[in-house]
Amino acid sequence: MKLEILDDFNIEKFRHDLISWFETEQRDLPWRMNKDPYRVWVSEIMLQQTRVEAVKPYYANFMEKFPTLEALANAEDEEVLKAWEGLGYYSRARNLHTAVKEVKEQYGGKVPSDVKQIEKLKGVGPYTKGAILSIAYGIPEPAVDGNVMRVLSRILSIWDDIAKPKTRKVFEDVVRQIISKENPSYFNQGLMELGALICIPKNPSCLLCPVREHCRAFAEGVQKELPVKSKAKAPKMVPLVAGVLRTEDGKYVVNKRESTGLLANMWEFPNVEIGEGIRNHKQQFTDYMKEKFSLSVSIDEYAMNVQHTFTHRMWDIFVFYGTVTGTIAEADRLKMITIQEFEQLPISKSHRTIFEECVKKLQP
DNA sequence: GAGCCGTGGCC
DNA sequence: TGGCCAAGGCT
Repeated sequence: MKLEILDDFNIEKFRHDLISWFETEQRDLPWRMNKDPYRVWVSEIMLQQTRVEAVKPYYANFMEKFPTLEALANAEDEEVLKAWEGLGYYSRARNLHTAVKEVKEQYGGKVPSDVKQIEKLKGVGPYTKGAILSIAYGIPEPAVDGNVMRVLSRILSIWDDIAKPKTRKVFEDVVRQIISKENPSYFNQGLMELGALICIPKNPSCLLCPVREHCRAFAEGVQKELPVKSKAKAPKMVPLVAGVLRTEDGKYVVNKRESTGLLANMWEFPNVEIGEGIRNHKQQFTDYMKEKFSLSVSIDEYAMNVQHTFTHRMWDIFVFYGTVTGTIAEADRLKMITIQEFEQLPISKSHRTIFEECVKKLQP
């Protein structure tokens, strides 16, 4: 079932040109030190939707703390989340931890090289599956990410909208036809490296491109029109009111978020979404603390406003200083702790901002 | 399929 | 400055 789109495409020479270029020009990255499947796995999870430069320090720290699959499997959840703090998409950390424990128990600690087994692991989707299999085990599976779709859409002049999920299958079909069976690792990595260094989203460096002679978009001068990618929806504004609450003995009230959803299991200052049409933020906050935690809160003063934009949501947080007088009922997710203890917990970016401002102000 | 899920850097 | 972008996966 040869694809029509590959008519007149010199597959053999394309493979050769791509792999030769990758052999000489690839970056020296920490996760390319060897082909240890565990190290490859961790790097692929961290690199999801995340830049190489952002990953580097986290990867080094993570490998120091959890050098082996066994070490990660034996770690505490909160320790793993703390190592992920600031990297974003925190379900990646939870899923990786879950999957590693499963590999330890089900597969004797060896990352499976079987397609059916590896794709069942939490957090391992079509891309990561192909990346691990090809890079760690030399198995010719497609690893189609954003880079690969951009590069191949230009080279083969494919005008499908890459923002649509089903478009990935189009590219997987293409890769199955053209991937090198001799060196699938360098073929897949070569496509991604090309996308990162040469065939970049804006103003691609076509004159430096090792596979320029194969590129249909370059031949027709339309490389800047590809790939086609429809725009994402604008983030929705979500106003919140939060309290930095001190106890009589100088501790602070902190809350652990729910175990699923946004910033799952991360710690923050207690806060509540401001209801539609409600004007008295302070009142709503004290009511919330009373109803949900049976805590009597008195607000001292307005502290600051913090904005934070996620992919699909924008927080607008009104922060107040206050004090609590009651005692906390036995609730896992609410604690009174010192500044030093809070520092040790996984905290999201926006609440770390609040935290650091408050330390400046309250602990001179 | 569409919506949800973070953060930092670039121009 | 703000929109866009980055080695996706889950529900």
